[in-house]
Amino acid sequence: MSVKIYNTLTRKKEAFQSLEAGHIKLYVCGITSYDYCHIGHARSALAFDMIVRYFRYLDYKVTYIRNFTDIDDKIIARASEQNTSTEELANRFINEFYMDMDRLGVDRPTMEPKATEHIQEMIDLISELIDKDMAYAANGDVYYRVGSFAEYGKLSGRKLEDMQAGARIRVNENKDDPMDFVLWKASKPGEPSWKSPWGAGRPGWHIECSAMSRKYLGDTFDIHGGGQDLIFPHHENELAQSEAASNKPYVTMWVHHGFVTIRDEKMSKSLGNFLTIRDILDHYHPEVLRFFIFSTQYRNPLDFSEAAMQDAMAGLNRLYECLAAVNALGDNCSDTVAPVAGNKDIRKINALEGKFQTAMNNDFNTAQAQGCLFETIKVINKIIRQLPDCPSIQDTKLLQKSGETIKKLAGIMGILQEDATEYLAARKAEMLAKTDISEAEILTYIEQRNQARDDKDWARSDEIRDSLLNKGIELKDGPDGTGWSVKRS
RNA sequence: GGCGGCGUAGCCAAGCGGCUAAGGCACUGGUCUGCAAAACCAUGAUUCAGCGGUUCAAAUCCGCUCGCCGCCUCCA
Repeated sequence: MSVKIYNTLTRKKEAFQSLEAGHIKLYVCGITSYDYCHIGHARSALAFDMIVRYFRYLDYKVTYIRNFTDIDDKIIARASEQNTSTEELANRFINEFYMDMDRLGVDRPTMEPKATEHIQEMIDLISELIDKDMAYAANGDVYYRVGSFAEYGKLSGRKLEDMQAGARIRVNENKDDPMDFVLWKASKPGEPSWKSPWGAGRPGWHIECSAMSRKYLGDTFDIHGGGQDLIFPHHENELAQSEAASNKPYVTMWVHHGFVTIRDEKMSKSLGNFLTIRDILDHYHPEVLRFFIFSTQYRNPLDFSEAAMQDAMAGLNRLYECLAAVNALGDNCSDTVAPVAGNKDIRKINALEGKFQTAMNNDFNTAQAQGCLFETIKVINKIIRQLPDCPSIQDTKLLQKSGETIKKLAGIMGILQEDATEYLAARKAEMLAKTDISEAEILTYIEQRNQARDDKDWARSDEIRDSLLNKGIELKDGPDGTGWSVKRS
């Protein structure tokens, strides 16, 4: 069964087939590095991290290229504000980006080319376009002649006439046509610049991706990804440049993920309503953010809120609780006791991997895939509950094996990768740190309460329990004594 | 104005023409408990924004209406 992917170019889900058998070539637009990254950037990195991991799980070789835009107007402006060079600024935020990515556990792409290290490739590509009369130089700038590419607009579904009618584009007397876009910009005094046949300048934004993808992946490659906001003009222009130069299809599948919103508005730097990755990771475990991001399919908008993060944490905890219970099974099992798991249970547990794949094959439907995980842990929990003190060897083997499968599959989304017991203990400690009470104090209260319970002084016992609850601590009386947890706020 | 997307239980979210409309969070009931909590089990949409249409059959396809969002300028 093949993977179906929604292709922005055709606006349909299509069965994916790699150009080269068993090898996928993927290019994703990375960040412009002039500031800290926000949750939207995290979603992008995570979405493609998941896609790459899933393809690798399916035994594909994946060549994954993600660029850094390290020269552009914003970088120049920001560097000048901060009295530093564009190079220093860009590299600083590339390092910050790596710190965020490492905390999120995002796998590194195969290569991460920087725009400034591929100026020659861009100049070459621009020269080819000029030779074909698809581009023209004017006063040190070079522009792409949009009108000469008959299919211009095919990715974003726009017609040239419509765009011109509603154009909000500044009039630029260097351009033959207002829709033409810049390939090379003459530099102003003091700005970083590179030598070119058209004078000192720097590349336009769109040309970098065309040049770098061609260098590392060839004229035609399998998948090009990015955020939905890049469809127009960035990807439309890239496509126009590349296809005009090569006369070949640029990309088979265009994959665009949805935005992270906050109160249903797009999170963006220009709106100023963004939360940085590190803001979130200071409050939540990276896997909570991953669980949250994968709780909806990558193309849908995802609304960020504290409540949603709390929900995600609760859901992830439930999965970890199950794995912790499986870990706790131990090896003292018997081969004489009848197993608890029935055929139906075994069938359900064994169906997990197939169902998970079906979900993922459907345009990487991680929401559905998470559902498969929960369905399975429901069966596991049921079995564990029925287990005798000395469970049968069949049951323990079944549970341990399914625990391994769950971890393997969840790993595609980058969740459930920690030791379950340690994860839960760490979350508990974090939650405790937010209360005004220490574990020692709690244990003292529990002891006092146990004394009261032994004396059947229920009033005193309940009083202690209520006072702890007021401090956010919930008690749980179990067969092995009294445990405690921090109440969800 | 042009283009695109979305509207499914209290909230989040699958479902892409036909099996009882996944799953999570919350709620409620049960098991457990001195009573609770936690955990586990169970329960919840005769219905998928509204109205029409196509079809033997529609949440799923088509049309219209209403509402929300995004792109058309840098943006993941």
